[in-house]
Amino acid sequence: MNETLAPPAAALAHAEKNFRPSAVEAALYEWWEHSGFFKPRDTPGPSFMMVLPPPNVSGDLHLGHALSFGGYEDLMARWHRMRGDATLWLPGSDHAGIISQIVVERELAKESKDRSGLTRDEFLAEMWRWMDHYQPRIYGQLRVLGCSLDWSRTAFTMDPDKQLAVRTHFIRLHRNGHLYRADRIVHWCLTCQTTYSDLEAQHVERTDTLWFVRYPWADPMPPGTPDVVVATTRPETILADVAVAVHPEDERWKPYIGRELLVPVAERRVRIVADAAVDPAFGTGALKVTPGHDQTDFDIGRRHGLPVLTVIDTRGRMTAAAGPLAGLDRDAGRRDIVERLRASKLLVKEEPIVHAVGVHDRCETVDEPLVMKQWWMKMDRLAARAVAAVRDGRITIVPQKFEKTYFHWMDNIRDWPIARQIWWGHAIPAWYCRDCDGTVVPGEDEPDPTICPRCKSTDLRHEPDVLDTWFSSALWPHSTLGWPAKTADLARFYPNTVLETGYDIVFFWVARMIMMGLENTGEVPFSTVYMHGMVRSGTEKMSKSKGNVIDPLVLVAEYGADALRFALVNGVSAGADQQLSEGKLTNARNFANKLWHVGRFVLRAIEAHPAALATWRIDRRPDLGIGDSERWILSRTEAAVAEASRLLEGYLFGEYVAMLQQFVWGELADGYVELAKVSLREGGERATGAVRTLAYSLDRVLRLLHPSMPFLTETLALQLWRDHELEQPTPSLVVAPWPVAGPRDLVLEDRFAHVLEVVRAVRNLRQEAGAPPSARVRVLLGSDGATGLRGSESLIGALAQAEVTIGEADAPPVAGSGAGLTGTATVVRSVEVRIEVPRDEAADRERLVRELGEAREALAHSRELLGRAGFADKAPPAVVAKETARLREREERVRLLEAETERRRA
RNA sequence: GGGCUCUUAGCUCAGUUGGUUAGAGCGCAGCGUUGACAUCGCUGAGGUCACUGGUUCGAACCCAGUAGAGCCCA
Repeated sequence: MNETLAPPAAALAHAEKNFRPSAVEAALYEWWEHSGFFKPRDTPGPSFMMVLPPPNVSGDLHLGHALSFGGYEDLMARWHRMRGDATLWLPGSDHAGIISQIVVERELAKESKDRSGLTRDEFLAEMWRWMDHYQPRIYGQLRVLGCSLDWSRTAFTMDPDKQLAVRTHFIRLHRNGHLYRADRIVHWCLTCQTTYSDLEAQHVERTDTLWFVRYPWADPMPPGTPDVVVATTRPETILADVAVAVHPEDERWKPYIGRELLVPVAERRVRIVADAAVDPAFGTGALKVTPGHDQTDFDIGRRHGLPVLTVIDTRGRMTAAAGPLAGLDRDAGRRDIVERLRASKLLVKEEPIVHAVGVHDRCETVDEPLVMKQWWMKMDRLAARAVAAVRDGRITIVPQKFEKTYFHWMDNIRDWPIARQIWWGHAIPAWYCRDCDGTVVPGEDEPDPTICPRCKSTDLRHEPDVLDTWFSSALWPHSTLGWPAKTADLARFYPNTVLETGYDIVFFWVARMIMMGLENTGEVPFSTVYMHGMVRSGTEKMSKSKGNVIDPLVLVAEYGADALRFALVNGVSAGADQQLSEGKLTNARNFANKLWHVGRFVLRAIEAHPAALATWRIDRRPDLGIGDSERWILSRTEAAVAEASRLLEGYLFGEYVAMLQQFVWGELADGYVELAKVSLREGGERATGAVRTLAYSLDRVLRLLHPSMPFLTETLALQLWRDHELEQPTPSLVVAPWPVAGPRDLVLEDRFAHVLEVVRAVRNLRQEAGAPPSARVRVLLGSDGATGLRGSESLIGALAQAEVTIGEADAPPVAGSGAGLTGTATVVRSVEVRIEVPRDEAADRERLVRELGEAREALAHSRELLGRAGFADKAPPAVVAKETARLREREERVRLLEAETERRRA
């Protein structure tokens, strides 16, 4: 930490009437970063480690990133740092194979370049050139959001050491029998020219045509034999049919299992097979089996030992095996075969069908399932261990409901195709011998092989495919710390503490990190997973293709980073989707400004009473020489400290933020600041106490809010602390100690709540009577309950602009106050509040009758509850005592209201 | 088809161990600007917590079912 750096003058000098984020944000961030505040402290003790979910290097940050990084992760990082944990929040970015390659190819097209015109090495050089362009942009955006990342440890998934990690990981997985290479059906993207996994396949509803095609019997059949009619949406694949399947229990077809049919157009004999995967209710209950072009059919084919025929190639053209259709593209092939079927009278009927079609989530091209030799990861053993880690509590998922999603997917997990037929990505450490057809995977410390260990041939071919991006990001919690090397960081920060991310990548990323973390290190990668919801625009998820994305940087410019961060988290519960509205952002900005004005008030109070802090330290809680108002806000401040810590520990970030807004605005600003004005006016010891209380409360609040609103709080803290010493000196709020809750005075808090209720009642009565706000009125508080308010008369008076007297119990309050001067009254708890204003008899009576009605209803409620059989026996004593006290108060309130009403009648 | 979740004020949403007269922001109504603040203050109106039944002394909260909405996986 370099403590010689002075805080930025821009923040110290910022004194505008309204807080202007753009005046301080950049300067503060630069100061924080260059002072080394974001690096983990070296002192021993608990650590907090979290990786930044690496954003795709080829795209700008969107609002979801702002929520994730600026909303939750920085909040956690800053809070833990202030708590004194050695905090490491590790930044990085993801090479994002397919999507980056698409983006860069698009950029190259602008320069009239084309991947096919470049060698692989030349193209990769272009990719790196673009990475150098995109990366700083992303990292700059993270700084704008205020993210307190340790930039000295920045990681990129394609860094040389990450490539070593991936290679080592592959080799070990292979050695341990988790990898295999086999012909399997895969999702193939005709646009991207690569395979993709089930997770990258999205299903979209579409209206297509369902064709019903008759498959003639291959042999003469007895009269009465039904026609076999097959329903299909892909007639062009008929040419690759190798069987027709029926459900084994389907009575219609049971007698014909094993008989043979002729595939239309191809004229090939195929057998009827029985398979439970067939849905007897779909179409006629007879399914064409095309293992070369359909996942379900592929599985059926394997169960029955059927061959695989392929009639469509990787470019979507009909192959030579398609006979008369060869050379057509798949759509033309479809039209062509439909015509042929129609001509040969085998097309029975066609009807529209709405069904789900698989598309590639990166480009929305319709899936073309193909059979290819691929590298696969066996998931069963890996998944079982990952499930156990959550079941036995080594990993906690917040909110817990996502455990179910996780278990459900893990229990039904399928093998993962890990290779992608693109150029940008991690090389697969596998070689194939052209002579003996063997596969060579070197040992983890061995160089790339040059000789086939089996036949000694030197004619080896390196696997041209690269690994799926998620294969490398699955290693992120340990690869960023140096694994497979045994580094000090790995020892200190692994397992990570928290993994924060959106629930939409629980399978893509979280589940795989858990599996791979356990596999590579024997330990879970992190102990807690916190999942946030999606930021939606209306009910829709924001996406570039829908054109409804909002640029967070535009919002930062408009509202400030603090307000954006605050708005994104305020009142949102874990895992819940939200709509970010302009209203929420405005509210957050207004709140920031509110705190700014409280800060200004405190700073001016300090200026006006320089002696108050001359021998005092701001972060020391005042105790002697202070009034009840001060004791009250101090007690409430301690409550906020305790509550903030509790909520943060429980990952209740939305409530934490909302609670502080309530406290700062509702109690500190609207409550105590008004009370402090009274104390300050009194001068002397009271004023000194008020200044110290203001300073202390502000100091606490700035610390509590710093995790969510770093720029504003730091600006105020620098100004508050300037020229003053702290008990625990700190150069910045970033590394200032998190407050520890002090003692509270609950009796006083309750009395103050009562005082504020009376104030509200007086204000209400005044307003109802039409008394001008500037006019002082006389107020009389009567009945037994009012004795508890003795000593607070001047306080109530100051807040309600009134002369307050506490009267004798049950004395007719306005008697003797002068001819014509009667009052208007109400009852708060068990205190009669009477205000001396020209009254409106009718309105008064109407209100009293209404209040009496409400009071009687509440009383009846209490009586019913306490009179209920079993309540006194079974409810906890504390609840019974509370209800009893409430009953007393309600009885008294009804009595007083009745008396007042009676008086009016007279 | 399988699984998960939601339904609370006009709108957007909180409400973690079941215990007041169910809260917030925005919006709405009325009043109010020379001293922290109009990016504001004060006051108020507004909800049978989707519906039905059950458990319980007590249910927005737990259980079952119904209706509607959504998400994920196939």
